[in-house]
Amino acid sequence: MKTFKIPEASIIRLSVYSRYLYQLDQKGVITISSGEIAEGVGVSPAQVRKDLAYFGEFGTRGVGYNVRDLHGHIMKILGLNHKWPIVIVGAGNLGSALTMYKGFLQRGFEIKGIFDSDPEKIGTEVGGYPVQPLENITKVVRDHMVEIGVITVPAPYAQETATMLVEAGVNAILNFAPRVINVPPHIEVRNVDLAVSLEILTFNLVMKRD
Amino acid sequence: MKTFKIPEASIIRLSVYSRYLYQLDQKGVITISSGEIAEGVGVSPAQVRKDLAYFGEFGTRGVGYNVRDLHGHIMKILGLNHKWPIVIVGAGNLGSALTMYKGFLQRGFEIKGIFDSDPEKIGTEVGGYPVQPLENITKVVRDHMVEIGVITVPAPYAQETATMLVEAGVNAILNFAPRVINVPPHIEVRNVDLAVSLEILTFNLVMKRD
DNA sequence: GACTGTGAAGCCATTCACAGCT
DNA sequence: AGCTGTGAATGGCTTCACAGTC
Repeated sequence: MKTFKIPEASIIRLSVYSRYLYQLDQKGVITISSGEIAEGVGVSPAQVRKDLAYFGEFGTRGVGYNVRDLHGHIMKILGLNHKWPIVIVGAGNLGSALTMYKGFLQRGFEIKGIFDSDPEKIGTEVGGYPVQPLENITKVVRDHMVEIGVITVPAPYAQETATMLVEAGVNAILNFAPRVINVPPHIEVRNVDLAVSLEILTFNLVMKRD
Repeated sequence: MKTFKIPEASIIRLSVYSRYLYQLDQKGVITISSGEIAEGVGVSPAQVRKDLAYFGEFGTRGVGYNVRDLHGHIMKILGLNHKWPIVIVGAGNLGSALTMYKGFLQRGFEIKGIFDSDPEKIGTEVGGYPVQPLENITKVVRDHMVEIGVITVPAPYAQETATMLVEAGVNAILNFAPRVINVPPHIEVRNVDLAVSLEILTFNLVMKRD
């Protein structure tokens, strides 16, 4: 396969395009141009074409793209043509919210277990899933071939949770704890810090005042 | 102040440095070098120095940086030397989780109101805050000089919510709805799509297989 | 005529390497 | 000697502009 280096920014945009295309498909739109996609998601037409060009030729010159086909192609590129089992560690507010969040299921992510260290929480239900003790992680990960673990524990426990997930056998981690975690190089990690996003806004607001 | 164009990536890193420095300060560390910061957060030493150089000279050649001072400087750069009142629109799972999330408060964000359109939810309490009807947004935003609004409504309502927030008078929006929103150019917007982060992971996992 | 696909150009961010302090 | 601060070089992403196709 063409394992050229693809900008991460392109992947983020592809994910955005896919949602927009799905929306259009639902509305019954059949064909769309790169310019219209660009307009709809706020990027340049050339950018849209370039992002797609990394993966093939999906359009027809003089015409544009078939909405449903292109959506299908992008979903396949993102690996979303099949389900992805995931586990969530940390049954606090954020972990619970993610467990109940419909958006994940819609995109093909299936929660196979939610875990917490707090004995008070274990056994309680979150979004229909029983909160399990950390000891169960390895078994659940193996039984359901889980490749992705989500960390929503408090920052001080982020590292040990990451280590635990790696030992259990996941290949990728989505870390919501505001702390850098160290994992072996073959493990994919993405950090989502909710406060960071707010801080970019405050920075921009402060900058503008001058 | 040198208002040259500063890469957004630098701002994200500054936010990360600030957390790391706070951690070090708590542990009693007095001085640190760019190399040690780099090591701690997973970037290059030159990157750390360059990021800081956009805003001034905070270190001492031959020595390094004073941990507490540098933390203070970065917090000021990010505009976090004072409190930021915010409002949250959408009292679903995510909105509730954010309202109860301690991380925001710790960084100086104070929730001045949470709003929802669902009559069933209005009046109920979320993290000690009563859920209010959308009609109250304008009053709350004006009374508390709120500049930042957070959108956690379902995707189809994202645009109207954004419009409402802008009319109420906010200058910045953090949008968690997986939909592109259109606002006047003077309004700062950041989109956080939780599924996008997972999809970058799945893309990378799929890529690796070949 | 319209729109895609793409090499080339332009632009921006990161890394390098060293001068400048302490 | 050690580490910062920074101009210069590098590398990578985005935009441009046009050839290719329907």
